[in-house]
Amino acid sequence: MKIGYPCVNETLDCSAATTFRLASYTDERVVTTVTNNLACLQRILEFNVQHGLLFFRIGSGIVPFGSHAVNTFPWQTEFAPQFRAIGDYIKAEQMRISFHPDQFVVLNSPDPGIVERSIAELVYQGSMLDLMGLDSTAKLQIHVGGLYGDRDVAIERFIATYRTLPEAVQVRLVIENDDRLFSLRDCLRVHEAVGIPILFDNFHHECLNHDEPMQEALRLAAGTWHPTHDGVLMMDYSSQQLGERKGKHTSSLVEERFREFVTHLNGLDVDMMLEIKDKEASALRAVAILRELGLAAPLPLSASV
DNA sequence: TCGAGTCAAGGCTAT
DNA sequence: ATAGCCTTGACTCGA
Repeated sequence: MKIGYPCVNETLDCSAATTFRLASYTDERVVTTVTNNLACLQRILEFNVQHGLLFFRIGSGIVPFGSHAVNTFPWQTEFAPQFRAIGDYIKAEQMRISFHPDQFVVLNSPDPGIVERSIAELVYQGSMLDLMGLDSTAKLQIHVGGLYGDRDVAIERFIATYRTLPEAVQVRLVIENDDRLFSLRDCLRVHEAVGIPILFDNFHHECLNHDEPMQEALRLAAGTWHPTHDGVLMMDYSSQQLGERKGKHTSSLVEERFREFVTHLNGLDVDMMLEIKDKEASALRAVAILRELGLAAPLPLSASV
């Protein structure tokens, strides 16, 4: 089991998400920004290895305007060596990597322009995985999209669009059950049509479900991942912040809830992304708990905790 | 130097 | 019809 956290490291004094405004776009700023972001990404990955965190979600903004028409700079070739070096490090340390394109990526939109921009963003993020030399067990995770008043039509439109995607995107794309619109059961319908794996979010499942017990939901989601092509089930873990709106993530790991959740795994191997506000701090607590339970590998000898 | 407003992109829900 | 929310950091400008 690999444990991770998304995008941002709060311990280090660098950011892999520096950017700038569209209005101030220049090729030179792309160069300086990507250089800075990749250098910071490498530092974050090294921090993670030293602390036994072998799953990481890379932020969408490594290359500013990476899928926008304004950016015609050939960053794919100019930064090929840097991407390759990071990919080599990831493979050497056997880390798992994901991207989570944000809410603007909507493959089932009825607006062709939105679909076109969404595909461009997936191609951009997938091409970073290609440049790193990572295989199809590194994933791009998105939601099914909008309802537009008709669930069946919305799902059919997702399926139709999925079939038109470039293969490099198809082999890496996974869908995540969300907390308001498309449940695990809806995602399973999409999976049955096109074979896409389902990234399981335990908290979303608590918010929106059809009475599938957690252990059963995990089993269903895990069954959508091909062991060699896709790797073990990726999941997002979070829990409800008490006293807040339903769906609000906790600010830090609630240890008792986490221990309870782990019992539902019942031996299932997963790679777990902790979607918790305090990032690596909670991820480290999770690793400690799993280690105590014998479910996570001990720290490497080189680790400095 | 610091605080406030704003930033490429979407869609749902409450009012 | 329209504002607010999701979720979030970082840029940018003006004081």
